[in-house]
Amino acid sequence: MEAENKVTEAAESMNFLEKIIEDDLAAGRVPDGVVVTRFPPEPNGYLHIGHIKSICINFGLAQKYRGRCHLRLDDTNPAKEDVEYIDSIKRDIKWMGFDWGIHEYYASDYYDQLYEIAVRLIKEGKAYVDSLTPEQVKEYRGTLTQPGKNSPDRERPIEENLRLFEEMRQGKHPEGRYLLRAKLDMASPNINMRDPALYRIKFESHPRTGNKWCIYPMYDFTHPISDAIEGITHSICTLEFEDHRPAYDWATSIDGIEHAPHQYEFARLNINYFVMSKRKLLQLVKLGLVDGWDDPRMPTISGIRRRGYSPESMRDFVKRVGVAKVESVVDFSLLEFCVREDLNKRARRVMVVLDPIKLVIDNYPEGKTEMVEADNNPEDENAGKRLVPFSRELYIEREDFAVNPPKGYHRLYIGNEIRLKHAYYVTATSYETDADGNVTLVHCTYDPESRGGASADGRKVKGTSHWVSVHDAISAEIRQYDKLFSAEDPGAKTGNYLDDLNPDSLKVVTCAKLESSLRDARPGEYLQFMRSGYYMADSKDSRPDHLVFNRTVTLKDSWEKMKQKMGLK
RNA sequence: UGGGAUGUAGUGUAAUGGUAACACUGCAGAUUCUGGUUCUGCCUUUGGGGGUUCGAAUCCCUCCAUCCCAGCCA
Repeated sequence: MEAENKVTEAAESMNFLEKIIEDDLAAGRVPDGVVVTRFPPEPNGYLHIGHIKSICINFGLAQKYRGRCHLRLDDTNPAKEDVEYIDSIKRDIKWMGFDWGIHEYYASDYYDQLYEIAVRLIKEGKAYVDSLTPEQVKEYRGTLTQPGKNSPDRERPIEENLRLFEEMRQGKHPEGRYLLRAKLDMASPNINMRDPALYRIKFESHPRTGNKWCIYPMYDFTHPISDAIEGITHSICTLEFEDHRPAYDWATSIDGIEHAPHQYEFARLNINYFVMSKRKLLQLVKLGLVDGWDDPRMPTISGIRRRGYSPESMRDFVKRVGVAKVESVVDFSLLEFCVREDLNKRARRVMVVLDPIKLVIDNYPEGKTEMVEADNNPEDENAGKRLVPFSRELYIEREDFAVNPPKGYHRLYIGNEIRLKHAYYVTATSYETDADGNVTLVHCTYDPESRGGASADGRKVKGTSHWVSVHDAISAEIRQYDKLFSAEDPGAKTGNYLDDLNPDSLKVVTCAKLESSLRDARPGEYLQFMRSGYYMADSKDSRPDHLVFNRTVTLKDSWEKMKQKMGLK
């Protein structure tokens, strides 16, 4: 009940985009009252957590106002784009739980219309074919502080422009020879308005249009017109496009374009200890520093999925981050909080001993195995129970026994009684060590009256350990991931983000002992290894005969601090 | 040094002229068959300076800081 109230309260607080939409709706500025947004990725790479924010905003807004959100692949640069990316983008959006229905569009769908509009602009004297070289174009553009100057071709006769543009389309001119430009204002303080390029020549085969075109429209021309064609009401993008808004408004006000959508900008998502730029992510992959785009340490959606983050937790994260225009850096701990909060409710609890030592119960019958009942999830009464084999010889966590227990240590030590989770109370009696003095085995006795983990006389113990029966244990490879970078802002100090790579971002545990129910673990199932963290079987490498688990996130760990206080570390 | 934007606890986000708040983090404590969860409490905030006003995070002026823009990328 209380949780519901909180949600309601949070929903009452609107972000600036919601305010704009509600104002527009109230003022009747939205045709038929149907809000139409779009998510427009360029298919030139894998989607990452930054895109998750955009996906949630665009699809979320459409959902909230009962409108629709289009998926539009912004495929106007065939040199950089690939179908491989289109497939991954669609898969990732679906995984996030959003659906564009029939509204799957491509900027390339509009090439014919775009071409016609360009021709019309030429006819109206509003666009011209420029023969300046790329270097000259740059030179003529001026600088941030100095105005540009007009190209000598700016006053080229309309007929000649028409002929040249047609020849460009027919492939009669090499790349870079000509450029179709809008005739705006070379002296504009906004560089984007200094006669922006509309079309460039590119002899590049397109994934969808093949070799039909050898001229391709530029973003500033394509995007606003695509929005207009699709009837987008609110075109939402990131802050760096603010300077392009005048160009956007120019394009949507071209004669003959009926519908004039508006562009709004929000701050992109930044998270400390992460790099988000496609260039850097690509470099990490190419240098082999990670195991591909879907490495569980990568901030890509495919990496996040493989690591075991849930889409629900990602949506919650975006909601908590909020939407604003301030450039900000969200704390990684918020992400982890959201993941833990969601997984706590749904992850099946299992017992896994990561760093085992043997525990022998001297007064427990040899050769006997009994099944103890264990909750699958104490947070979910519908999760049911399972039976776990218990016997005389068990594995427990090395950390759960101390020869010289410091004050505050309430795990196993000689003379101390603890509970074996779901099973019995045991009291340590002696231990054995190897030549180096490392504990190899602990002897204990158990209280047969404490079956199920509670004693008949009601006495309490302070510690509870998880365990795995030696005879029934299975093995697996466990990959414990940590931050990929050890600096909040990778590269801030040295200028090279690779200098801040965390050398310990992956630790592989091979000696772990797992309860036998994990034999059937499959990718997609959320697991909690009790007292350790959340884990998921690896979708790439885990096989029935060689199980591999990825650590999604550790449990919140106050034990680490405790250890420091006690001088154990 | 042109243009565009943005400054609210450590972090993120609310409050649009009327008692500055929520979440995360951190720190205490309680509960607990996970040193998890849950619960309670605490810490810390309007970039600076002026002005308008009974009253300013909010309006005005000014200064400062930060981010974005000079692709035939998106």
